[in-house]
Parts: sequence; C-alpha cells; structure tokens
Amino acid sequence: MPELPEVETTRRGIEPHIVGQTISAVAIREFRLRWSVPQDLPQQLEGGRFLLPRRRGKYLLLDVYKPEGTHTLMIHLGMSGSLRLMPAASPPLFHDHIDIHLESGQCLRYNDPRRFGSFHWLTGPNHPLLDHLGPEPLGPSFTGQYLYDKSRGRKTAIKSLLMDGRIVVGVGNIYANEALFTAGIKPTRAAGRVSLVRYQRVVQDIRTLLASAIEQGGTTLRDFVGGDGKPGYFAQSLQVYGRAGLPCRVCSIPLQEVRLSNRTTVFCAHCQR
DNA sequence: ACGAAGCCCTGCAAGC
DNA sequence: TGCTTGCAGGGCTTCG
Repeated sequence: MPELPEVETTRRGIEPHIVGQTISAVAIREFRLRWSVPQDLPQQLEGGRFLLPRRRGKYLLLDVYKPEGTHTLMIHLGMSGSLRLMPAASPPLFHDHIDIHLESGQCLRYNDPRRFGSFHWLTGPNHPLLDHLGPEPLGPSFTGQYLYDKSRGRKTAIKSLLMDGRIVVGVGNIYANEALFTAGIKPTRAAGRVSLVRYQRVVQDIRTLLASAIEQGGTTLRDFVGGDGKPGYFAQSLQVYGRAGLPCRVCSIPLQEVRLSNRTTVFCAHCQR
C-alpha cells in the first residue's frame, strides 16, 4: 500500500529509465480505475518525451514534452498500484492494466489489483485534485507552528488531522500511527488541545520517519515493490502499526486498537497521552 | 465550516 | 473442502 515513501521510491526508481525517453506506444487493457482512464491517452502520450518525473503528495507527475507543448501524466497508485520497468516483450500478467512503451525497448507497466489508482492527463498546471493539497511533509512550510495554527479550535482527533490531505499531504495511516507513538501523543486527543511544543515534536518525527522510509526504499506490506522491483525494508522497524495486542516495545503493556475515521489506530495507553 | 461516515475494489484470512 | 463474511486502505464524496 503505497504511502509517500513508496511513491517517492517509485519516482526515483523509474527516473533514470524514463528521462529523455520517447514514448513509442501505449496499451491500455483496463480503463476502469478510480476514475476512467482518458480514452485518448495513447494518442496524447505517443511521440512525447518524458522529462524529470515529479511528485506532489502521493501523486506522480510525469511531464511529457511535445513540440506543441508540455503536458503532464498524473498517476496515483491508490492502495495497490505499482509502476515497474520491464522488457517490452514481457507478457502482461493479471491486473497489468497499462503499458507505456519506450524507445529503449523497455516498458513502464502499471499493475493495480484493487484499481484504486488513477491516470489523469493534465493540459494545464492545475488540477482540481491538486488544488487544495496541503504542504509537503518534507518541505520547509510544514512546521510545528503551522500545525498548531491549523489545529486551533479543531475538535477532530489529532490523527485525523495529520491524515487530512488539506492540512498536509502524504501522511497515511501507517506513518500517522508511528509518528504519534514516537511523539508520545494519544491519537484520539483533540487536535485543538495539543501544545505547540508537541506539534513541533510530531512534525520532526513525521519528517524523520518519512525520510528514513524513503532511504530504506519504502515500507513493504503485502506486495509493494518499487520502480526497480525490489521490496522495501522499513516494515520491520514499525513500532505500533499492525501490532495491536502485542507488547509495547518501550513499556511492554499490550498496545490498544481503536477505529478513528474508519481507520485502524494502534497506540500505547501508557506511552501516549 | 466542521466532523464523521460511505464508497470504490480485490485479495486474503477467518469462520462456519 | 467450499462457501460466506469481514477487513484492509487513500481519499474523494456525501450526509448530518
């Protein structure tokens, strides 16, 4: 389940293989993703040349240069999507929905069993899905002060606030659980009742966790693989996620599980207040 | 405006 | 063994 580190890992993994490459053909076997894949996507892409791939939150932004203009292929991996490079001759397997063939003879292949992902073709710099996104968690404007200001008067649980893409992008369920544990904050605490100092701590912890996960190639849960097909190695260092009922790694009392906005939330009632 | 719930989808695991 | 049921999750959408 790709979170921001997995998306960034994918971006870095595909970058050296697609930059400067001309798109020779596009094959779409399944149009029914989260939103319908544009019917004319093959015509739009073919003959274009990939520039440096970008990322905004969990969206991959693949700029495609053509003499008549540079437009952008916006891809979201949803919960089960992956982009991998492989020889064009590799026969597509189950759930391999989209192939983007390159002049190099390689093929950028999109696989997504649950089809929660999406492909959009952007003809301008903006898109409704990007317009209201909050700052990047690893960027300079995501600070404790920023979160503190945004949270004043809010009664929603701090974990829900951290997972709200309008507040900050790319903090999914795993990292929200983990960061709140290391910061010692109870996930159910009202966002408006968390001090500035504690927000500064949780921001630092989110940054550290995400950066560390990116360095390690993303969290491997189930079948995630990066652009090069290698699994990530972050999963083994998780403190609370997926460990409900197991002893806290710090104080050894059993970790508790609650539902928060329909998301599994795990915390230590002793270490987190 | 805010907060919570619903929905999309498939794979997997648990229960009968 | 084979069914059914429940759960997982990002994030947009709808409802209260």
